[in-house]
Amino acid sequence: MAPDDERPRGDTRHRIQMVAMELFAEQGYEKTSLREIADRLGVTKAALYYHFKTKEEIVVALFDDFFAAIDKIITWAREQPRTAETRREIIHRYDEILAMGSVNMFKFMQESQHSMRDLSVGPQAFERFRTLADLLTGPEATLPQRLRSFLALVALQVGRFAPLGLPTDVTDEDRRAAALEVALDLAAG
Amino acid sequence: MAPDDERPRGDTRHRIQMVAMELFAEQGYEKTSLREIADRLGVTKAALYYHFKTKEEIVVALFDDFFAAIDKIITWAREQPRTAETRREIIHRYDEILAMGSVNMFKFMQESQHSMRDLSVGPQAFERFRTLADLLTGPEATLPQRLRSFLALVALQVGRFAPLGLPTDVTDEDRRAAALEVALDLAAG
Amino acid sequence: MAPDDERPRGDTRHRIQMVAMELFAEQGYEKTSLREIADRLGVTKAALYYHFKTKEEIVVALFDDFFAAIDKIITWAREQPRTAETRREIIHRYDEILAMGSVNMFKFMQESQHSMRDLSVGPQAFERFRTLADLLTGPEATLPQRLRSFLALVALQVGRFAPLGLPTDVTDEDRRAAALEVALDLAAG
Amino acid sequence: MAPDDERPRGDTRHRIQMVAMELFAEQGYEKTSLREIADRLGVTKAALYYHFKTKEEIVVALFDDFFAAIDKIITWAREQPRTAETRREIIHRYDEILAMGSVNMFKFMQESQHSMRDLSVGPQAFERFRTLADLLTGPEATLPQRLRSFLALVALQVGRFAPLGLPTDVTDEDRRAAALEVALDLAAG
DNA sequence: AATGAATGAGTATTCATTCAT
DNA sequence: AATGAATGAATACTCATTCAT
Repeated sequence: MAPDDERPRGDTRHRIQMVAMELFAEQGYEKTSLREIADRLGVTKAALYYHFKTKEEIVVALFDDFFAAIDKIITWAREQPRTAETRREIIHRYDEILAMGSVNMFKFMQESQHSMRDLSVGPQAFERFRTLADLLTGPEATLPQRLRSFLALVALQVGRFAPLGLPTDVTDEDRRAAALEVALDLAAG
Repeated sequence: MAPDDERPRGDTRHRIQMVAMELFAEQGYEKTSLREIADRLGVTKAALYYHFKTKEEIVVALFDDFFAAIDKIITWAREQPRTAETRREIIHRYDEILAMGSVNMFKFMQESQHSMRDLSVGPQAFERFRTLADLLTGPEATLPQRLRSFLALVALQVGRFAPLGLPTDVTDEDRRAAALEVALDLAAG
Repeated sequence: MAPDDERPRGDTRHRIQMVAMELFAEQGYEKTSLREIADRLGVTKAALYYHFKTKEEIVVALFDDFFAAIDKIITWAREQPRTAETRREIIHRYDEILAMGSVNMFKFMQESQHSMRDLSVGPQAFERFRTLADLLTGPEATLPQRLRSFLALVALQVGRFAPLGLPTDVTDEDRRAAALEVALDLAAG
Repeated sequence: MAPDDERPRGDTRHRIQMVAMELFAEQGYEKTSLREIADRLGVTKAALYYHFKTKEEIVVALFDDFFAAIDKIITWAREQPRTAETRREIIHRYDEILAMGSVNMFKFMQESQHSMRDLSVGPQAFERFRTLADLLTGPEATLPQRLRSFLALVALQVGRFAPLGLPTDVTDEDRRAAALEVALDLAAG
């Protein structure tokens, strides 16, 4: 009755997705239990099952949004001439997706690679990466060229969440800029 | 009675490590249960506990060998002049480790990144990567240069086990050669 | 369908506590497994975990009720003058707690003394005993007097469940009466 | 070869008993594993099995010595007249057993009461207590008198290892003296 | 007199999922 | 739109015990 107490109506489904994405990125898919998601939201596990048939379905929903963003780049890129300028623009747009909320998606994908393999969305995600890398080179490109394109995408991700082997005594902004520079260079070739 | 049936005596500990490494690489650390390891070896779970105090200790033992190999490169590199030639040699030696049995270690590390974070060996492994990447550049290198060195190492790994976003219609040997070429190029800079 | 077959709804939590108390008293805390409790109740182990987070929490819940009863005596005794009459009344009230369902609690505490030490409620329980014994004497009492008070409480417990070294050829009622008599005498001094 | 390194010959069996008694008293029978005993001795578990057929047999051996001491009191007491003087002497001799190494036996018996029940020596131990308490009263004693005798023995034990509900701000010697005083008094009646 | 290697049965605990309400 | 109660299968780990050497 008290409007104070009311949760914003109808967006529980969305809130589940947000919390799940955070936790999957933080701790990995396997290690994040539905109880944890439910607890952080202040609902019961059963509530999650009202909105999603399985744990995997939460991931699927998450990827639906993410794929939409990637597919927009792909569709656009397919209509462009295969110029250096186009390549640069692909890199920039990809970097923008990373800049938006999607960092967690990349983190999730990178750190839960193994779970991805068993998830129905796994192959679709990998397929998108391949397509993007192809668009950065063209079909008759040499293998090293294609590898460079792929590494360009990796560079951007790596620049966003300072993982494993990167220096840590550096600001986020610097790291991002460096990543962009290297990525553009790799995709130029 | 038949000597065929006899298990080679005394190497159970070693066989556990081998099987564990295979399974960790195949399915990830979390998803590989001790039951699975035991079953594949034809022993009971309790036998594993005779040889290793915990699941984590199996991993630690695995990394002990692996670290030794990496450290050999590091020690050697520290005594060399920081020339382009040295950098090329580092890349080659790193590639050789990959060529030997260690592919599975890299696969394990890359695909179970999240588990690594909770394992005692995690930080030590990351530290080695950082050190190696540093040796490929030198301390006064710019950030992009350092990122390139890091990507050189990534390239080699990626070339070994055709993951996610790489073309699959290509022989292992070709992919390896391409990886080496790109890595050498990235480390040259 | 037959209402006979229906388990009384909603009191599973309480039934778990009852069965657990029985078994803890019968066989000790360590030796009673959750499987046993679950089996005797006709539910699965996981059901216990729905109601209690850990095995220890079952014990804690058990002691909550028990402590409440003891604390009632303590609170009351603190408001009374330190007369022989008060002491007698304390003994009687303590004996009444034993008469009610709590015999099993005492049995549990006495026979699983070692487990108690590792349980979070252990110290709280011992503290209550000390407090009660103190109330039976007063702070300036001599050490022997305090020991007598403590033995008075022990006598009551011992009278209830004919342990170790007490004659067995005697009715429960007789043993209880004797225990009360000795306790009153010990607390008189 | 180096005599420094040699363990005292032939007394391993005895050393096992000592270590076991310590640990049983400290942590209880169930909670003390054979691994722990072996570790503390610097031998393997299998070595224990060379000297004792089962875990229980270690306990049995422990009680053999202990029973001998108690039985000596019993035999002596049976030949004495049932006077107050004899009763006092029984208490004193019992207290002496406690003073010697046997404190741990009592601790073990008191804190692992439940395990005792399942051990073959359990009933024999309880029987001895009963006999001793009887000798402190005589067969035609009233029930309260017998209970007092029993509590006399309890008092002595309680005085030795300050358990549960006894004040802790007191020296061991004081507590022992008080226990003896109370015990003598209880056995006098 | 003792070890090294192994087992079988057990323990507490966790998880994704179900379903009547 | 959600809860309360429960399940079945799994997991890492421990323990007393055995036996060939």
